Amino acid sequence: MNAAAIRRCLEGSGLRCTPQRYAVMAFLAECNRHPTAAEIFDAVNRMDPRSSRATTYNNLRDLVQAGLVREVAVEGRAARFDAKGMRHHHFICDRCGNVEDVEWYDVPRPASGTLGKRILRECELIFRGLCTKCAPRHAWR
Amino acid sequence: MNAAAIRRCLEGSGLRCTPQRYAVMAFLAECNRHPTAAEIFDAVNRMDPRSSRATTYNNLRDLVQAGLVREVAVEGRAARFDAKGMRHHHFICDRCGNVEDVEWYDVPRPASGTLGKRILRECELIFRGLCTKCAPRHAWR
DNA sequence: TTTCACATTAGAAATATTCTAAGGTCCTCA
DNA sequence: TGAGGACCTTAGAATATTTCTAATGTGAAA
Ligand SMILES: [Mn+2]
Ligand SMILES: [Mn+2]
Ligand SMILES: [Zn+2]
Ligand SMILES: [Zn+2]
Repeated sequence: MNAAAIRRCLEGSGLRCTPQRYAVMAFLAECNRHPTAAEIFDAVNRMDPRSSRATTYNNLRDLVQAGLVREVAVEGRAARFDAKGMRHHHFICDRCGNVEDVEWYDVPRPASGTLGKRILRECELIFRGLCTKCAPRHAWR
Repeated sequence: MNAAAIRRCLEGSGLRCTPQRYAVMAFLAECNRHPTAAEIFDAVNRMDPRSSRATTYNNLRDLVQAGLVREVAVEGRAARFDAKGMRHHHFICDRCGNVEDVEWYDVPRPASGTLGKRILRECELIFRGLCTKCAPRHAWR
């Protein structure tokens, strides 16, 4: 995603393209991992202009609300973020907490009626187990 | 679940049935909501004997490790817990963060090969949207 | 009985996130 | 041009959640 595309997707969501907000979005768009807010804060501050912690969190909140960024909660660990590129599922490692992308496939929705008056926005599928790095260590013990 | 059953399931998992641990498990087993650690701590301390915060967290950790309790991470909110009774999925409200049970149905696993050397333990399906209480407020605005 | 792994405790510490209050930027409309 | 106002950023304080520490207790096995 190039600079113009990032600017477009921010403004298309009604968000001003400030240097700080741009930097968060640009970092997430090029980042293939799932960084925490602290990692994003650090990365952004290696560039100019710098951004405060509050602004980093504010911008992450705004980007998530706008649907441009996804937040992944991991039990007992800081939240992780990714720019919503292609649809995909997530694999979360029981041992190291790493979040990895898994190729997307369609998930069957619940039978009509089971959700009652609730309004369904999305079905999220999360795989859990041991990642490639942690699986071998498991075999030893 | 009666007292004997709780004792059995703790000891069957190699955990001593201490009064504090029993109280956490008993509370979760009878609780149909998804309480936070703080709520569990409060509930347990309304009974005797009392339990410290550290012990409540330690016991929750042990129960999760033993597979008797499930922890649900909710973005931006404290973790929630439930005793794993019947298999079920979860609905998490975007607005109030409430976690609700949804009748279980089978989830298709990823095609063999997509997970590589990873070891898959479970597939978790999470529904997101607005709960029954929050859906109407949404219509107003 | 002694022993030892397992548990508990109060409070401190660490971690993660949000809030506050002050000021900056940039668009709009006279 | 410039006053007004919506939106944004900032440093650091405050809050919320979870884990750690170090001392002490408990109970089953030897
Ligand atoms: Mn991802
Ligand atoms: Mn549940
Ligand atoms: Zn791992
Ligand atoms: Zn709700």
